[in-house]
Amino acid sequence: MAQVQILSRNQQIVLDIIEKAKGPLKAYSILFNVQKKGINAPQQIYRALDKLIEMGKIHKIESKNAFVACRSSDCEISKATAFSICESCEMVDEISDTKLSKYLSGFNHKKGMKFKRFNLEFFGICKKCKKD
Amino acid sequence: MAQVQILSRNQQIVLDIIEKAKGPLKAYSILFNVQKKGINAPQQIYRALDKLIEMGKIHKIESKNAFVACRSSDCEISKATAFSICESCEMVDEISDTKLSKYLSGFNHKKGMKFKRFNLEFFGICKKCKKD
DNA sequence: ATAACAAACGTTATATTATAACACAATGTT
DNA sequence: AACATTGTGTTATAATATAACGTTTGTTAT
Ligand SMILES: [Zn+2]
Ligand SMILES: [Zn+2]
Ligand SMILES: [Zn+2]
Ligand SMILES: [Zn+2]
Repeated sequence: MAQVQILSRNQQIVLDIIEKAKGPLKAYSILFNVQKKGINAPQQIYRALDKLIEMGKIHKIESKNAFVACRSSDCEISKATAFSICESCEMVDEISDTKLSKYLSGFNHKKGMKFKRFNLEFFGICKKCKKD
Repeated sequence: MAQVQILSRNQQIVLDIIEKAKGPLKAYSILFNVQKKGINAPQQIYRALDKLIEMGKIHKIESKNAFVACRSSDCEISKATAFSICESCEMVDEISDTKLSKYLSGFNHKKGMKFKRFNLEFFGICKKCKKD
């Protein structure tokens, strides 16, 4: 039974912006977008981002220092994330593939290290950009 | 027949430092380490890093904004990289697993995007840290 | 060898991303 | 009430990365 997460004011504001966005958003671009709502400082953004990531509501695209809303219900609270990234238009798509996720979650390092979490980023040119 | 890459002076200096290091190095820590050799500006470091990455001599650990030397001869010039990262001691180990690499290189997005490159980062606690 | 080009260099300045530190308010627990 | 926990607002600063400019060095072609 999934507990409904109650978000704080700032967390909700930041999440709303990220969910409405078509692509990944950078922290400072979020900041500029919420200054009309009384949020003035980077700290306020980064604090909200940190919590939203913990909750699995958003993910950080490490190669871009940008943030996207989680669209897949089964990504196990950010323990197993995979993205497809277009190097031309910057589009990011969360990959929700049970086989891939299981394969990687079960992968064990030869040197005996047990993994708790992984992040996978694929790069290429998306269909839309190929046409151009 | 693998062409022997000739590195420029700055590229060689930066690569030497990264190869000697036990773990991932940050750009500015490299900079501080080479100031005695007459390199004074971040640009000089970042330019060398960019070229070394292109050549596949080093890799960037995106989640840490840090750089490691490539230890695996078959990582296809940074087209297919995988790392194991200890969240306690920050150790990074390049994963060289043919099956994993083949599996991911052959992975195709449902939405028809063809991938050219991927980067995978696993996180956990390494053997050494578990003992403590 | 010399002209033309490309790659690397050095330098200054600036942009971008992220955290430290402190005081206060709201909320929940014992 | 006392206490811990979480969130807030604010100022300042740290850490990461790039822009722009002119010079130097190395390579290639004639
Ligand atoms: Zn997700
Ligand atoms: Zn695209
Ligand atoms: Zn490698
Ligand atoms: Zn460790």
